[in-house]
Amino acid sequence: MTDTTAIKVGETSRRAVGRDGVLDIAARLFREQGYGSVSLRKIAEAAGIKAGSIYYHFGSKDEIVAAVLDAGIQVVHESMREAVTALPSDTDGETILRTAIRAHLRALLDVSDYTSANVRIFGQVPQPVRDANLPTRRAYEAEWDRLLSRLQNDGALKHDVDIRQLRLMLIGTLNATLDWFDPNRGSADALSRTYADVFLNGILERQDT
Amino acid sequence: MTDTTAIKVGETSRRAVGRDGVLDIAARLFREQGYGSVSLRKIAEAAGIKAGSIYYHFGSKDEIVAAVLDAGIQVVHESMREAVTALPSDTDGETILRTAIRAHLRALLDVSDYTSANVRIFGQVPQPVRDANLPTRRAYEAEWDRLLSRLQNDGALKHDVDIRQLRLMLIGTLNATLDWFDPNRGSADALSRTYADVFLNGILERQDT
DNA sequence: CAAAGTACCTAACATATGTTAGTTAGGCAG
DNA sequence: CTGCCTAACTAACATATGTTAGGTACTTTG
Repeated sequence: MTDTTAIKVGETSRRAVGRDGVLDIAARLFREQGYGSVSLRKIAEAAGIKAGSIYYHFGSKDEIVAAVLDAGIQVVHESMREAVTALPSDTDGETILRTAIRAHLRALLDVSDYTSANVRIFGQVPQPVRDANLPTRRAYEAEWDRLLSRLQNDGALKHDVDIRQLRLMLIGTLNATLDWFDPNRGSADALSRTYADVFLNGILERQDT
Repeated sequence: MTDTTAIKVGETSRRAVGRDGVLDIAARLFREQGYGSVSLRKIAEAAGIKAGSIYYHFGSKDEIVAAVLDAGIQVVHESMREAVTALPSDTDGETILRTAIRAHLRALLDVSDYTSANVRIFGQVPQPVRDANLPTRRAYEAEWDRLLSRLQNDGALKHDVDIRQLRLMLIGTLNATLDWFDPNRGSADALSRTYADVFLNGILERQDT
């Protein structure tokens, strides 16, 4: 539980939102409206506090954004790693890749405002903030590269595909979903199956059927 | 040629940039820095004029952005349509799709600041501006849907792939390239080949080889 | 050559924004 | 009860930004 101490002001009793509360709201607003449209006053209003109060928890707006960005990658990174680790050790390559794709898409579309906010606003934040997020990103990318390389060495993937290129294409495709996905029209799981089908087998009609 | 009338101010003679010149520079800045970071004063400075002068050509900042967005789609739309139309009438489905992919990627990465600016900033602009760009977008999307449907009806593509879904996935994948592509590390054409290979045949090692 | 038009400039205004300084109030350890 | 910590609040400042009004200079047209 977050340590939310109750505070009485005047007659009504307010609940302290605290650092985590502010961060949650910031992540949601960033995901919904992008970086530039979300001012500290908007975040404060949504959190039920005043703009200046944010500076009790954070040193600057950039610090908030940086925290959101880092958390966003960490969530999807752990989701993906745990989903793959939880598989039986004799799982075939195709299933492993499908599992990783599904985990990434779930974090992005279902689970985390932080992950979706990261994907949405990374290209909009000032460069110092972007740079600060890079190490965390690289760690997640390395996780994918290890996974894909393992599958390729095991003979599951074609040997002539470039791992880095494939990873960029994969994550790029998954993340692009955020621009159009409507939870009322489909589920992350169904979509991840479609994606995996295309990536694994292609869309070309085969002669050998 | 653009109708650039020469203007003498003081001793040095300046070249009038005009509406098109301002638009070109705006597109480039939007592509490089995103929507929020590009002020009218930045555009003006890059164009060699003063901020207020922009209002001789445009009624508002939104009008500039809207013009950039529309032009961006129109360029890639015409590129793609013409590239496909230029093919011999007996061209096979695979080649047609490869051609369309290459045309889109060229417009995005090589040719047009307008197209890349559109992809980059569409998610950042105020909603009225986004809405104004929607008809142009829908026309381009319809072009893709027609193309893909034709290929599917001709038996080139699997019958169980949803055209809308495939189009979203395809364009999403291509556009995501903008986030990481480095022209010094690869060409749009080479990349379009890689993309097409994956989309057409998948990455799974086949048993029948 | 005068008039009209084009493409700019200067200066200012209102607003929004990130940020800071100083203040207030409840909870709790001594 | 006192004093400290936490978590807020109020008010203000400097800056950046979109925008407007009125003026200037060069070009083209009648």
